[in-house]
Amino acid sequence: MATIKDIANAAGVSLATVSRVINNGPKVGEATRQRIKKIMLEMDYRPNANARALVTKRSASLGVVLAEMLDPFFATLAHGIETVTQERNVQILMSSGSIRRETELKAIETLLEHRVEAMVVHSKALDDATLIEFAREVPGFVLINRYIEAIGNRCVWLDNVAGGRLMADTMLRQGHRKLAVITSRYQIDDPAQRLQGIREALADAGIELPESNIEYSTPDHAGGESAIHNLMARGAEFTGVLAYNDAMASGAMTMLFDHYITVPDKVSVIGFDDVLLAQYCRPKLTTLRYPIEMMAAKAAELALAYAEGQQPEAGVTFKYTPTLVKRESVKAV
Amino acid sequence: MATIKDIANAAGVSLATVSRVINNGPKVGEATRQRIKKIMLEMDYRPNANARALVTKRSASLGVVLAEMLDPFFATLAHGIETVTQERNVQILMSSGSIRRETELKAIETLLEHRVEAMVVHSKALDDATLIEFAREVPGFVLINRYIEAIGNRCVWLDNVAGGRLMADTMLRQGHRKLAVITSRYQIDDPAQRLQGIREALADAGIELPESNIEYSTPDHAGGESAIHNLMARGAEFTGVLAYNDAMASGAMTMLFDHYITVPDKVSVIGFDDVLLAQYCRPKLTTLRYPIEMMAAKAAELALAYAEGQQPEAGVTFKYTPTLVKRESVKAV
DNA sequence: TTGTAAGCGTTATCAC
DNA sequence: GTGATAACGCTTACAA
Repeated sequence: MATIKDIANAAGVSLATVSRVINNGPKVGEATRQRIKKIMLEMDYRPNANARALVTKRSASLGVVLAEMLDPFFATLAHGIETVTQERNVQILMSSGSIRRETELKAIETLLEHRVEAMVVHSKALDDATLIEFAREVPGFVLINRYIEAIGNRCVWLDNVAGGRLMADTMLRQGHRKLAVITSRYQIDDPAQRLQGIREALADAGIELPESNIEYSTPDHAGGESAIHNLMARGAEFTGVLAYNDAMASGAMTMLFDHYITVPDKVSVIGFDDVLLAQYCRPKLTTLRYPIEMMAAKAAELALAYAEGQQPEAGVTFKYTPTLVKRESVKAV
Repeated sequence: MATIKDIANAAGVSLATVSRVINNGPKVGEATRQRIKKIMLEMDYRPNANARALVTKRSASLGVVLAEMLDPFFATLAHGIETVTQERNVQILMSSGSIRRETELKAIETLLEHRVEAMVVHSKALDDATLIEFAREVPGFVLINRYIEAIGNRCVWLDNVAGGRLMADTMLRQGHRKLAVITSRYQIDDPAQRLQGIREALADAGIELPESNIEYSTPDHAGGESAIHNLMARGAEFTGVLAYNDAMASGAMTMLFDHYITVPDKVSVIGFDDVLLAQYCRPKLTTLRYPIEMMAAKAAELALAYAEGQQPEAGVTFKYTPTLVKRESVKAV
């Protein structure tokens, strides 16, 4: 592949001049500029980004660490990030952490070896201390979907507790008193926080949530099915189901349907996330909207801004709140 | 950030020795090796991938150009690629072409500037000639979901014509004679090829497919709804619907449901892709499985192998064939 | 087993 | 306006 030197030789000028043309630098005669440009095109020259990064110490690239590629969220999150990188001509280096501590660590390290300027990390497996350490070391380090107080100004996150409250309040407002919760069995923050929010709202209303009305399962369709199955097997009573996410909610509806329990007439169901599925399933799912694309774009902007030297304000954080999307799966009792 | 020189100084050895340790090179005393490793850890040294790529002319990175990030399908594609890159310690640089010629071109060019060794491209907007040119220039250039004869050994693709035939045959075998097709309005290969396959199978069976029983719409849920809506508005008669993808099929079922036409009792519906949605919707969707994850992994392997110097065999190509997944949405008439 | 030094493709600081 | 030339951080013959 042609180098800047080849171009210089072909044009009978020095490296410096070619470099100036490449970077639209000043002080180049219009004639030479055009001539060099033509030659670059002919030899289809492409500047070597590695060489450039080496000397400038800037790479015009953003590292992204996804918790899990298969997550339905992946596409939306990635798209949110890309809206901002594309307009700034920033390249995305992407890895998935596969929700394993070691892999996540490896992903971040590799990105750092590539000297990405900024980094958006969706970490589910790394502990706070490690993340704080990275944040201190890398100016453009931003976390998404996670809040760590010590580095709150590097966090773009969803208020899951408020989300939990909102789910519960929605049911309460429709007169439901006997609720069941089907949530993720994985020991990560989100499910715990949502459950906490639910408990708070119910406590405020003086309503009890028996432990036996909570089922922990895999956070997908099958998990929703088995959760309802188990709940019914043990004779739990409920008129409303609060699901950890839309997939579980949809699984729950499937299983209820199989037991001839119609939604929302006999039982109401509320989901979380508002992924496409929520609009497709029958009845259409009432759920909470998780503005992930907006949040991802925000995270990318933030990461890039910090990388460019903008100082994170102290005491600030980027908290988003889920909102209710009313569809058909919740009905007054 | 510490450089190799800093480490050498701290250890009182030369750059070369440190480099040997980094690369697990031979001929380094065990004592020095351990000492240097310890120092690297202490100074948390990270080799600069750019510098290394510059001198070795190899980057241990794979470029991926997605046609469109938002498609749920592409999470699976990305995951397939990652299964192979992760085990080989290869970094993924990802871009989306947004189905625009200019953007796709830009994405490929940028990846080339980063000197990725290999490249998996899902191009929907670029013409054959351009793609052939890139393939000639870049050894590790592989296309996914597209077949170009001149570079067949660089193509990992699905036999859409066979897919179309299979859809039609499935309906025919169940006794359906009046079929409707709802397909994508975008002028890309896939829908055209599937339609061709459908037409071939019907022609073989001596069955007619009136133009008025074909609807072109957006390839998503809403498109499926409106397609059925239009079909019914113009009084088209059919007992079976062949959809371009699962999203459209699901939209079709929704709209049929709204018209009190039960699936599959009154009308059968078959989809394409077998995304998660197909298992979630009611009735569960009978569809064709698109082995995208396997194909993506294959494409990545191929790209990496070619990049390492393996010679593409002439006359070979990597064609995959969709298979039928029977669920509940197709019934004998 | 270790060190020296050339060079990878750029940019940037000087001179001219 | 243009041209030398010294970095940038690393690998790799070739010496020692």
